[in-house]
Amino acid sequence: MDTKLTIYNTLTRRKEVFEPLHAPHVGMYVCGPTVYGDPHLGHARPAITFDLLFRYLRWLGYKVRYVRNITDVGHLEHDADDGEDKIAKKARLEQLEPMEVAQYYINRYHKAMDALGVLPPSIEPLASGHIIEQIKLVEEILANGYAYVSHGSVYFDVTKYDKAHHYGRLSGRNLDEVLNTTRELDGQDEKHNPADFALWKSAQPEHIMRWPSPWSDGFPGWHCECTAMGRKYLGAHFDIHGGGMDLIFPHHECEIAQSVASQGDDMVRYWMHNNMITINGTKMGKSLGNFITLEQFFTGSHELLAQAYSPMTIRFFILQAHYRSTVDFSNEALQAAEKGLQRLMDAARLLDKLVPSDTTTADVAGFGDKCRAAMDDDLNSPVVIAHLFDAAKAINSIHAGTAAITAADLDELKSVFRTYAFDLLGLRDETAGAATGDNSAFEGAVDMLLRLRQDAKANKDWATADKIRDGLSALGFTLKDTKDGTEWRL
RNA sequence: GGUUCCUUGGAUGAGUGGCUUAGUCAGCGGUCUGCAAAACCGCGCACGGCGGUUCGAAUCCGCCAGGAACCUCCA
Repeated sequence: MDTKLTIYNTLTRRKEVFEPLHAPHVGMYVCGPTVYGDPHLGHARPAITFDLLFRYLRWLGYKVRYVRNITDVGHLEHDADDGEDKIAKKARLEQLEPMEVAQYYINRYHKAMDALGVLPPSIEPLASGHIIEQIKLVEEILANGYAYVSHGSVYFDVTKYDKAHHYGRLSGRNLDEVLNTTRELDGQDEKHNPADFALWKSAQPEHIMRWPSPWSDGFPGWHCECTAMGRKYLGAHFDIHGGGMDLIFPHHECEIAQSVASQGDDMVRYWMHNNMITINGTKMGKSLGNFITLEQFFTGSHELLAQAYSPMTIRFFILQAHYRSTVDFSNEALQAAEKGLQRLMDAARLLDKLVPSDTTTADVAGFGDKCRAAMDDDLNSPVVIAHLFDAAKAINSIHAGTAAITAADLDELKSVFRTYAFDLLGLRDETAGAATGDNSAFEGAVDMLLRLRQDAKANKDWATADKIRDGLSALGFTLKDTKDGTEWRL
């Protein structure tokens, strides 16, 4: 199969064939969370989207360095210049060290990502650990004349930059529009122009997060960290920069400006952006107060949730939509995802029980190629999933005896199904996991109950048989009667 | 107001000129089963509106209506 991975580049607004700058190495940078609150459903989208890309690139044979940062300083509330640092505010309110706040939510984030089957990135740098690199970046921009110092702070001179380079080429804006639509904010006297953004902010002594710099004791502007850390770990030019669509402007636009102003050109070859998750048609966001945390999904403890949803249900729900489409949260959609995922996992479990025949009548031809083609088409995970369902149907038909498959075709089917479902989409069979480990006593007890039920059935004692089944169901067991006995899972 | 984008069946969600109007969930009929569940077989249901281009459009173009994101922190 000779297809090539194509990905949609926000910069050109079209799909482009992916060609690494330095094959077989691929450099990938994704904007990670600002750690001042619990991770919510919105955080799961980019994490899963770029986890899929990470897994696929590695599977294609690339040596991928995946950098996903943690923002623990410099991200301000309300507006880019006068708001309080989000983490510092939380620390002040709860009387904690800022790093204590950051660490707490980093741990929470990691726990949730792990549950979702999101692989850890190669490097997960903290903004606060790269102050020196960010100061150096600001110095370079100053030296090139694209920034100015004002009252101890340093601002990027957007007007000057725009004369030589187009400011707004990623978001499709031009500077006049930005100026006309920029809200007048208090305390902007320090800036020459409202569109200018902060590279370094001086801070008052009472500010708890501050570092020395050539200009003042203060902290770096929000946009600096990604430029500085991306360059440090991936080089002056790297392949992919990803993040949520809401970061296109101003964050990524400013990153491009910083990169061009410091080194003469953009570091990034392909810009990729995932779309938003909506709730009742509106973006789910922390600042909007309509978000549901991942833990609330896992436990079902939120008024909008009809039930708990497992991490894999969430992952599957997200992968069932293409990453550039919005996806609307609803209990109905999540319940559908839960059932669909169950169907796939049931089929995966059946794979080992299939008995090969002399001929193949099941429709499994080209399964691997179709999945590959879908992945190559800008990571079309919904289509991959549709192909997996086709395979599940074939597996069930073979199991039911209405179709047949040869040993060679079965091996191929197993291999492809597992590759895509588990290795690439990153799904996990959550029910199978519960039955492993040192649960032998527990399993033995369940099996004993089922033998009692089997005896009752043999004696046509339906009342006892159903009593056992209903009792186990109430405890969360699902029973499946087959020719060979009763299968169960929790 | 500007920028970018979206509008597909009961719910979701692919598809970008004809080839199959994917798939999942829900619904309906049947097989299997002590009854269920699961599975299998089968069925039904759609391309926001109006024009245009074309032999042919859900798919391209224009207008209209509705919606979203961004333009202030947000994945």
